[in-house]
Formats: sequence, structure tokens, C-alpha cells
Amino acid sequence: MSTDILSNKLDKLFSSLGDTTRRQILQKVKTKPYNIIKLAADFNMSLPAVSKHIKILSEAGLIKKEREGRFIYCSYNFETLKPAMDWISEQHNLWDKSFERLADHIKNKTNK
Amino acid sequence: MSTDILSNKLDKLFSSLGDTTRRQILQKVKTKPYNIIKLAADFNMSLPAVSKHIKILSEAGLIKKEREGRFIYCSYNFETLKPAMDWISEQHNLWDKSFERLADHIKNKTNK
DNA sequence: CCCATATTTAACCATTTGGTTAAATATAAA
DNA sequence: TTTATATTTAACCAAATGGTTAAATATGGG
Repeated sequence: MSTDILSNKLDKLFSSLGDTTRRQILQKVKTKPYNIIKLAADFNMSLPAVSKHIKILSEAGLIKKEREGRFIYCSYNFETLKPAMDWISEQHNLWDKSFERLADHIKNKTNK
Repeated sequence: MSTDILSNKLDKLFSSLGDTTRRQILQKVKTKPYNIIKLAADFNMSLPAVSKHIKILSEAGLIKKEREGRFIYCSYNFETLKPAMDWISEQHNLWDKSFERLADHIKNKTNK
């Protein structure tokens, strides 16, 4: 995957997570799928507002919508979080390396 | 920490990461501190634009600004990523183990 | 077919975001 | 003290965000 497409994915992923309501929606669908009306009932918010949040989560790839009759059930695509996890892990690796550098630096200093 | 303050922190944290330029800035300061002008030089963007991005990262807690004479150096607060990592790690039990290892690792580092 | 229900779209609004250029401020250097 | 340099603030702009209400569009059940 090219870097800019990944960037775009990460942009959508991280910014979709940057909203409390959306993280709460994900918490809700964590255990079982919900339809929009049931989801909206828990947030003091209009149906279209919730619908929009779900659209954003859906476009980020975090939830999957499946129609069953009149209802559309939203479920959690956990695996979509992986690139975000990877990105953060990568920062951690860099952190590790910075510690290593620091350690080397100190080691070199003390050896001289 | 109360839930809504944590929410607000996560909102800032995740949405500050939801921009390619800001993630690139973090990549830049990962190895060594940079001043704004040096940072801006690498992005085809005006100084005030970069300054604003840095303000956002700074308010999210991801970078620390320190003045040295005329320069302000930006460095990476890696440990600020922990709540984001924790949030993601809570999303799926399957991932818990690997994240716990990572979290413990970072916790040990930050506590020293 | 008609009706009720589930969801989305349209139109609107206020605020935020991400960029610009120009002016202001802070500090060091001469 | 004057001047140069580093950074921020001000003022502006277009587009995106997060919400609303009202209308439109499925879909299933009588």
C-alpha cells in the first residue's frame, strides 16, 4: 500500500476516534450489533446525528452495516484498528531506540 | 481521573493524530528536537501553519516546547500516547496480551 | 395497496480546521 | 540601541464538522 493511501487511512481512522460520541458508539457495538434507533436512544441526540457518526465510523472501516429487513445492524470491525495500533507501536519502537541512543550516549561518556 | 476529562484528553489525542502533517512532525522530532523553522522547511507550508500544528500537538501533550535563546525546540512526549494505546487495547480481548506487554514495557520506562 | 417503522438525505446553522499574508513580539547579536 | 532572526498573533478565507428539523426513501406487515 502506498504511503499516501495509508496516510489517508490513518487520518480517517484517528480522527474518527477523536470524538467521544463515536468512541461510545464503538463501546456499545463491542458486545453485540445494534441498529441505529437503539444506538440513538442512548445518546441525547437526534437520529440523523447518530446516523452521521455511524457513517464516519463506517467510512473509517470501523463498523460494518448489514441490513436485516427494516433494520440495519452495526457491528465492530476490530481489525481495522490494527494500522492505528501499528502506528502507535512504531512510535514506541522509536522511543525504545531513543532510550538505546541515550544509553549508548551515557555509556560512551562514562567510558571516556 | 474523571471519565469526561479522560474523554476530552482522548478527543484531543486522537484528533491531533488524525492529520498526516502532524504525524510527520512527530516523525521528525522522534530522533532529536527541532525548532519551528527547521520543521517548517520540510513541509511545503507557511511558518504560521506549522506553528499551529505544533500548538495542537502541544495541547494534546504530544510535544514539549522549550525555549533556548531565540529558538524554541520541540521534542516528543512519547508517554502521552499511552491512553490512546490503552483505549485501543481495550477494544479487543485478542489483542490484550500483546498490548499489555507493550503497556508494561512503557510503564516501566516512564516510572524510571 | 396502504401504513407504520427504520434510516438517510436535504437544507440549514454555528463552530472549528487548516491554510494564507501581514503585523507584532521576543530574544540575541552587533 | 539598533538590527536581525525566531516565533506568534491577527485577520481573513474556504471547507469540514457536528448538530438541528423536515422531507424522502426503503422495507415489512396487515
